[in-house]
Amino acid sequence: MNIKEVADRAGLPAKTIRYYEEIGLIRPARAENGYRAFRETDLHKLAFIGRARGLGFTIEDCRALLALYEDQARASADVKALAEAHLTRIEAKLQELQAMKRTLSGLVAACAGDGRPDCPILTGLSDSCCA
Amino acid sequence: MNIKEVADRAGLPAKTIRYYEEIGLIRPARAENGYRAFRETDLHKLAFIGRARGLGFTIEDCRALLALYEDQARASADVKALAEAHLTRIEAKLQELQAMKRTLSGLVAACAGDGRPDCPILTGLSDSCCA
DNA sequence: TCTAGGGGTTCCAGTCATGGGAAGGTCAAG
DNA sequence: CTTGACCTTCCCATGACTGGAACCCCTAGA
Repeated sequence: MNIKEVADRAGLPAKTIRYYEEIGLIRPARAENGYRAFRETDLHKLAFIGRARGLGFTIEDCRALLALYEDQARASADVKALAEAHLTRIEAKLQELQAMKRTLSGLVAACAGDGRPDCPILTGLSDSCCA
Repeated sequence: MNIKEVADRAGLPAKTIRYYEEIGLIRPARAENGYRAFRETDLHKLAFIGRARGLGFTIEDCRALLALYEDQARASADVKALAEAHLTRIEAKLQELQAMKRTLSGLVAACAGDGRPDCPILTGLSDSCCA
């Protein structure tokens, strides 16, 4: 398989796949003409990485998850720990975004949004009101 | 005021303040010794930017907001439009994170997290289950 | 046989909003 | 006079790509 086919089937840009090789996430073989020669296992790994990235795992998380995936003697506790740590990060980010949303929608609701210059959004940003 | 005092009072790292000057968000005067000489208005602007950043506005948003803030003839509609666009981005990000959280907590809940290798998290990432 | 096109390859630079650290100038206190 | 806390500029690194240039390879059609 050439890179384009893998890209289409894994749902990742070819550029991203080259990058993943560069940082050692995958090691596709090479054909005689220098083209990358992907096997099914490479495709499988890339799809795995793609899904992990889709769940917000970092590249380093993906590296660790792949290593666990390939380690037949893994303990599921190790995987779970990784996932729970990530879940905690997601929840923190959610809290942060929800706080932003609350503050910002309060300001937006207070703003007339007409042709006049008076604007609670700007005064809100100007005074120290937003924790 | 030197940069350290402004940094402390605005709640921003000195490095960040230098960067804001570099990209033209602020233009502090200079003392004879080459030190930046901040005025109250600079501090005020920096605090404004800091709060806007805290609400997740990009630097370019901040530039636009500052321009509106300083434009006495602005229309509050322009400010509101900026804020609403940002609110939409926040909501999209919230949706995305919530979807991640749902999928991931489902996987985590299904995982025993013991010493055995069987792990629904890994099989979940391996099969195409996670939209 | 030539040529066009659609692959592929490497390498370099840019993104966003900083952060880290080096090398050196300035200033107030002891 | 020295110490230590400031200040300055400059360059490099982050994460996870993305874009583009310059070049090679392969197949199909005129």
